[in-house]
Amino acid sequence: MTSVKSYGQFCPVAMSTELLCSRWTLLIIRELLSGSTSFNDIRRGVPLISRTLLSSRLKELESARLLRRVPVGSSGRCAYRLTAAGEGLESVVNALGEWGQEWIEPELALGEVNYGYLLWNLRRTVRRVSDMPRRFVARFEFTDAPIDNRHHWLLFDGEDIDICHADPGFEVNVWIECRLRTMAELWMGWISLSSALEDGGFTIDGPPEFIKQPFRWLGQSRHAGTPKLPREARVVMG
Amino acid sequence: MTSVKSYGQFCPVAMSTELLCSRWTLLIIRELLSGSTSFNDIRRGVPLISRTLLSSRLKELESARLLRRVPVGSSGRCAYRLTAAGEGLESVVNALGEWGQEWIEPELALGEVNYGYLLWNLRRTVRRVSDMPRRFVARFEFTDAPIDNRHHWLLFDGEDIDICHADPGFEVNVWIECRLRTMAELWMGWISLSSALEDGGFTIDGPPEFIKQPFRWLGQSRHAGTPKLPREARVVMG
DNA sequence: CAGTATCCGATGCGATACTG
DNA sequence: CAGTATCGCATCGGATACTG
Repeated sequence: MTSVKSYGQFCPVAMSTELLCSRWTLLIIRELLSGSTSFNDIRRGVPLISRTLLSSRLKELESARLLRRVPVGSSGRCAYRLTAAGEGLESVVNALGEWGQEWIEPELALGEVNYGYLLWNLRRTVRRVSDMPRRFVARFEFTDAPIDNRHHWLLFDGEDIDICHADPGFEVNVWIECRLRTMAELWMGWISLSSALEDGGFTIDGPPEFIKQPFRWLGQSRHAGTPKLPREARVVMG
Repeated sequence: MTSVKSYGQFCPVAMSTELLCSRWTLLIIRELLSGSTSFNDIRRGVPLISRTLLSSRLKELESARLLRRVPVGSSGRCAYRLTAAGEGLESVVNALGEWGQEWIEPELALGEVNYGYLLWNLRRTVRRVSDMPRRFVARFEFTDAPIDNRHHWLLFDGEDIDICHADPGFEVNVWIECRLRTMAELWMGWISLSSALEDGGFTIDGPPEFIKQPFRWLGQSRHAGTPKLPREARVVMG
């Protein structure tokens, strides 16, 4: 908790926020809800948290009984799994996500998109589609990423789907080139594909069955279907 | 915010928590959602916040456009009213409340019930019922409250309903005597009236039409209908 | 890889005093 | 009543180094 002193209220909203509303806590729970179980997978979804703090938050959540540590293998590895109470937080996380999608002006967040975090999100929604060859490679060029991290590859190989930060060496099926923020805006449903193509600096090349409706295999955020409300009504951050 | 650095994520959950999950913020919003508009009414619902911090939180919420300050009268008074975006947070506050009601072990919070806060909550749900005389007085004796604050009166007088901390002098219709935590547990729906009467040290006296089903005029928390889950599955605070 | 220990600077926040 | 200004310290959390 932010402070050692409690809110002193028996109201369930007060008790819930006292447990949940410390920095990073709900993002860690979001990661666990979306299926991550290892320390480093959680970090991929919450890249700016320090290891020290993640470790401490996980301990807090364990002692509150929101998650339990399950030993895996014999090497001290363990998996973090939500308890039933933790799973119950899906409604809270969904409500926060829906509200944010509708009301928050995202301009600030779009100014500093982290490529690792963007790709980790893409990885979560990409899916094999029926007319895809056994091996399928999409190559991303993020024109505004740090010079050594502009190119990334999404590799479908049989059952496996991997994000590669170095050229896997296979023939490329689809080329995508855009700014980090444009890819984020598309994935979040904040701009349409047609507007990105027209004036968003977004280019996509490859066979028509994969570039006409790229979201078919790329997927989108679970909130992409919820439209943002008009700019003048939005909440601003910072 | 707890820290000056942002989460660096375009995820709506991350943006929402960044705006909302600082200490007290969601409780202030809960108060505004439940109808308080003045500085001191908000404080009655959030009694442990300092004036300094409440003032600063209100400014943050205003600059984020979650609320606006509306001048009232000519004396510099103003009312705090949620914007449409702020009203939209009802779903978030409800989700937090429902989850807390189901999953949190409230024992810790029941150890330190604040009488002012308890009565402020009661005041919000009491209602005149049809067979009530024009003037109706209920007297509360909280056996474990600080010695000078044991007795309180709930006064229905025509259209007005007031909580009095000093004897208003009228004839009393209903007498209630119990511990602060018992009143809180009843109002929250955590114990039943019959168990409170049997072994909760709760006594109520007066005409049968007002003491058989006291919640008819006392009301209960909006979450009282949601049952708590079994103790062994609950989340613990502190 | 999967964390833990320690240090220390930043800041959040309560207390107190003051104002219109 | 309805706040604001200032001060000081507790604690939060990031950086760094270390361990099995």
